[in-house]
Amino acid sequence: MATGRSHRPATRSRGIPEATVARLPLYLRALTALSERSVPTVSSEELAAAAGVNSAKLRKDFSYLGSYGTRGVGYDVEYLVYQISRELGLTQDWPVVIVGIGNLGAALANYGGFASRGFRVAALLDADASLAGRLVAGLPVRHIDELESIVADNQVSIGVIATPAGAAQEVTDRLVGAGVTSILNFAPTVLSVPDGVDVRKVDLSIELQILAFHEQRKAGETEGRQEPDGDVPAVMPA
Amino acid sequence: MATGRSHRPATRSRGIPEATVARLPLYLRALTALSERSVPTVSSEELAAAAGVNSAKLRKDFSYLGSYGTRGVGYDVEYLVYQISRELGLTQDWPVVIVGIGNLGAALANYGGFASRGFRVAALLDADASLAGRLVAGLPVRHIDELESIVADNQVSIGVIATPAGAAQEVTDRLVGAGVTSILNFAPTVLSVPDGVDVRKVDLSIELQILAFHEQRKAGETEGRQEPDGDVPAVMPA
DNA sequence: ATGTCTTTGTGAACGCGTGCACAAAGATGG
DNA sequence: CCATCTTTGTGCACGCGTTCACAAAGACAT
Ligand SMILES: NC(=O)c1ccc[n+]([C@@H]2O[C@H](COP(=O)([O-])OP(=O)(O)OC[C@H]3O[C@@H](n4cnc5c(N)ncnc54)[C@H](O)[C@@H]3O)[C@@H](O)[C@H]2O)c1
Ligand SMILES: NC(=O)c1ccc[n+]([C@@H]2O[C@H](COP(=O)([O-])OP(=O)(O)OC[C@H]3O[C@@H](n4cnc5c(N)ncnc54)[C@H](O)[C@@H]3O)[C@@H](O)[C@H]2O)c1
Repeated sequence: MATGRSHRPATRSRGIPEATVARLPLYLRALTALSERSVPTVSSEELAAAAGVNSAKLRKDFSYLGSYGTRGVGYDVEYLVYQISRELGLTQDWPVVIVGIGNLGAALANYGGFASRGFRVAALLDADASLAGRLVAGLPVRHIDELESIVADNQVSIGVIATPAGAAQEVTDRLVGAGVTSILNFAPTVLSVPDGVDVRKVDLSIELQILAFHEQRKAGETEGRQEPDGDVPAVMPA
Repeated sequence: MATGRSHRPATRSRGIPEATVARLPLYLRALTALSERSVPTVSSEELAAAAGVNSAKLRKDFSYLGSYGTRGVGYDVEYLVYQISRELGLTQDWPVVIVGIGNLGAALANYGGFASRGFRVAALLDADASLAGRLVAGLPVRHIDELESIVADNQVSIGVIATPAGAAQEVTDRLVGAGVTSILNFAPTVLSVPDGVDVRKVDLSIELQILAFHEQRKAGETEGRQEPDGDVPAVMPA
């Protein structure tokens, strides 16, 4: 079992780097897979390979959580799953509302990855009255006018926006007004929110454009470079 | 200084920083909106506000592309749209295949943001034979066995994966084998690919977990006390 | 116990990204 | 042509994130 040695890192508990936070879910996924195969312990090298990161980086990431490894052995899988889950706040229930039940919103509602962690879809909302009452993924679509009461009644703090871009800011304002403090935005718009509200965006179009950039560079390198120059900076009139 | 000839010029020659590349699509979107309103020029301050970034950062980003601004005036909107489009490779056509036409794949196929830039859906592929021939977003779903010939015939270099996690690596291997060199992965798995192949991932579950982390921190702070430096309002695993 | 072997935890160096602050470029007006 | 005003382009400093490399912690065998 876990060594259970209460060796606190004293003056550090807070201030986990953002980059580390973004990788914790990755480690958690790999660890969950190991757990399901009843693997008792794992080394930083093995786990890093499974998560697709550098092993030193992984060890440093874990060091921010405390010293949960055993030298010469590795990390206790179950214990680490618990520690990371707790750190990410997945040991509690997070009600979520999805706004905009079109193509994407419906797909999100059907996504199993929601419930697998502590996330629970509290409601599906749409402005289209003709959708109201219709079942999507077993849940009835409710009208957007119910937003405020639903958020309040369910203590929803996370909202997912899957409306057209033009409606995203308005929906955001209503969500924030109702008490939501974290937003995941799929609409291609820059949202403005007050301090204290977190926004993360998922933008397919941007991802594709980044891929295209690198793709173009690859193509340019393989064929004879037709670029007019190498690395000379522009014009420097003296 | 140093001799400057080290064996590590990887991404330096033409050297637009990766962080800059990731923001160019954002600028492009804001500029396109201005262009549609027939705005002739824009200052770095205005454009930065529209894109939600710092104006100095924006100017530095543009400086990597060359000097396209006019001091005292700003940037010519149309010209900048063209320059960024060219830099991102959007002046050419990028055929894309989507693999896995389930809930998410169908939503992606219906997404208008594809065609709006240079991206064209060359084919929709799925392993489910009963889907073959069915029209999704006006395109017939083709069987996964046609992958290799479709990729070759259409010179597809970008693939989008929307299959279950278990099938993602196998699909990746086939895509890469057929000649695809850029992959956008929606399945929650770490993909391994040979050098020269770019992979970007979109992972809803990870985004939610990151939001949950910050959400938990906010909740802990408001209950406990405003903390000037480091120590924690102990989170007890009860 | 002692020695050997494995693997963690982290100090330190380095590179990248960010934002300030300002000189210079150029427009505009007299 | 000169003065003034606006806005760009960038040098610089700073902080964050990554990676290397290794001392030390602990398991395990003898
Ligand atoms: N489909 C994709 O794969 C995809 C990918 C990336 C981004 N997006 C973005 O996600 C968003 C949704 O895409 P989609 O394909 O599902 O569009 P969609 O048109 O199918 O669905 C949009 C839904 O939002 C609802 N809606 C409109 N205004 C609303 C409002 N004010 N309040 C509540 N609901 C409102 C509509 O009734 C509709 O049901 C768009 O912004 C799109 O650009 C979609
Ligand atoms: N639905 C979402 O909002 C969402 C969000 C995030 C991530 N994801 C991920 O995206 C993927 C797809 O999600 P979904 O909800 O559309 O699932 P889905 O089950 O509705 O669709 C999966 C499709 O992939 C096809 N498929 C299975 N194996 C295949 C193979 N070897 N080759 C080609 N096609 C194959 C299936 O026939 C099916 O049509 C999953 O990995 C899911 O975890 C989905």
